[in-house]
Amino acid sequence: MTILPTPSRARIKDVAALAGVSPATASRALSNDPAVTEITKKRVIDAARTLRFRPNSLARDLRSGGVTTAIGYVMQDLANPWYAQVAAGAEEIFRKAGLELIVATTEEDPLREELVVRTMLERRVQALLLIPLSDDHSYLEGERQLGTPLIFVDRPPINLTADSITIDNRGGVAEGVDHLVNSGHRRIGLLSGPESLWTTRERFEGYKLGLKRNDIEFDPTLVKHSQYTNESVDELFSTLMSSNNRPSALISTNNRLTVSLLQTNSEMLETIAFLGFDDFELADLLKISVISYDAVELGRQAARLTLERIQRPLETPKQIEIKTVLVPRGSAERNPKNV
Amino acid sequence: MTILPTPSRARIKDVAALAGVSPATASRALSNDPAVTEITKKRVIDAARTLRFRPNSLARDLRSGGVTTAIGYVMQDLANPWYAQVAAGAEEIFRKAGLELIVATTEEDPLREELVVRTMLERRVQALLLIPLSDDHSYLEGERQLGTPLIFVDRPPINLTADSITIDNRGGVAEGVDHLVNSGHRRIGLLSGPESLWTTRERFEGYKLGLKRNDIEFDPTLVKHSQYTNESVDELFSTLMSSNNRPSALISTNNRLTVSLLQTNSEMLETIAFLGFDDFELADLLKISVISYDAVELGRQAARLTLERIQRPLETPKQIEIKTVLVPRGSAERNPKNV
DNA sequence: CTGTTAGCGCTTTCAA
DNA sequence: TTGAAAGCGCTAACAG
Repeated sequence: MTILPTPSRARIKDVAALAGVSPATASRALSNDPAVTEITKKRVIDAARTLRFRPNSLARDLRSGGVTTAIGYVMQDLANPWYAQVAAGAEEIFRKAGLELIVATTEEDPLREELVVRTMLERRVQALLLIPLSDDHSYLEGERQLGTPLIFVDRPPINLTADSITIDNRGGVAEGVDHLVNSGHRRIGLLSGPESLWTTRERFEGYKLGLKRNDIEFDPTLVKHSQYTNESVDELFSTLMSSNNRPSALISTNNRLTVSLLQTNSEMLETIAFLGFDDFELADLLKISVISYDAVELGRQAARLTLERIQRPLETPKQIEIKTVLVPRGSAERNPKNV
Repeated sequence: MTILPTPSRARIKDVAALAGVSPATASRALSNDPAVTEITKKRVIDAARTLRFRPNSLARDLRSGGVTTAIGYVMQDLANPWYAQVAAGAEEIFRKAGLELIVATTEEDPLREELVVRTMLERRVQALLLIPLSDDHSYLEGERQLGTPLIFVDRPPINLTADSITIDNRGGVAEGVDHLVNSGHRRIGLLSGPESLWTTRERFEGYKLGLKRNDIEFDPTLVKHSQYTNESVDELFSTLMSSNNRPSALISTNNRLTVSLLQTNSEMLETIAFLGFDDFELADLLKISVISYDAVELGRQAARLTLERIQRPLETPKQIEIKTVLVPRGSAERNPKNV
């Protein structure tokens, strides 16, 4: 009976020994250094294959300046298709640049953000993409000074100067109001997400802006803020629709609200003109008009901005704003009821 | 005019120097070693804060055995909600265990799989989750022998012994056939994904199994294989529906096909009984009956299996199979037309 | 073209 | 309770 040796990972000096060269030469051969003879190169590569050598990138990155090929991506929830699409777009660009994505979620908890970010920085990610949740990013000031590229996606940083890429929330909703007014609506309701979110507040501003430029007086009873549970959406919508002040058109400020509404109140939704912010799968089939932009493309652009900042760390941070597109599909093109 | 010093990252010896102790003591203090006085501990922690010290986990992990707290997760496409949900479930469990997720996509290219996996292994991930695409995993044999936990999700490994967690594809579809037969259907069509996919083949087997146990003869003209583009789905469906051999019921073997069908042929779809494999958002609203399972839960279970294997690396790999549930919502409960 | 030496930043003996 | 010294695996600087 033979005793099986516990298999263990080959190191570069094992490869070097088998090939009969020094570790330095082995290292050079494996990184395809032109200063190595083809013949020794082959010997080393064969030895590496025989020993199933896998270079240890921890050691490599530590030795060569401590910068890795990983990019940190911090967001709230991967199960939400929107976040996943942004991640997919970013991953696509980074992959082509030879960079990998480390993802972490904050689980909708602002306090977790700093924790998660810290872990990524300890891993020495080359850059950090952040869909921020916390309302104070001054904890990143030191990192900014060190030159780590910090890119804020969908929402801008607070108490920090950094690159950001956001949507034209105000313009999008204001345009939505215009669109509804063009169909004859004057009583336009707003079903809105939690006011703690920057995007929600911006979209609210866009709503008021739209009303104003169409000479419609702002009526607070037409605005409802939700906390994102199906129940609360249902309730808010019902209240809105049963009031004697019933709107003839409604804007919902994000796709989670829209989907919730569809799931709980799809029939009543057909009795008013409806416009949603954010596109979603099957919205076309359901003929839901939306204020739209491409989430995957947002991710790609965020990644491109990141690559740019990696190349030129000292340049002034950029603020990119993406325009929205109004996609009419029927739901927002209904005329007001004769009431 | 003062010259600003180029800011640079503090190392543990800087912290030690400021606190007036040795690097070893600083290290111990920061890892909360009970053998360090409270007073020196405080001095070190203060110094670390002052210098904004962030430990370098590359160095740490290298020194302490070369194992990181990262888990590799390789899949095809994050923009596909299904993959994202599985990732979300896995991330949730890993996060709670203090592990991070490194994600990479193979972009539907089997050859990229090995490349991407290699990168992760060089990063010394603690375990590897794989939604495999390639048809040969023998390249992982060496890694298996080294004891790296390898977990295959949704599809089993080929030419390799490893843990896997899959769906009961055969049972699910066979049960679907039973369900349709119970409503009186005998001519049941199958719209299927590419046969190169293991899940597609299994679901096809389940279809044949279902027919057989209901004494229905298999008719190959009722089966169409798609390559996943909207056009091909449209065409295949039209061919099927216009033949003089038109089925009275149809099963689609995955949610991408189902969504495609809905987008291109939703009206005609209402003229037959329809059952889809995989659930999807708004399927309830659209009253689409499905053979379902929880993708997020699949991810969670995969992660739990991973944690188990990390703890007991030498145990025999497990094969977990998740049962499906048939969710009737209307579309599959239509009776056959009188033709 | 190749080898020797040193050291990335950290933790872990071992000794005091 | 703390410090000195060694070394994780790799690569870069410097010789030769």
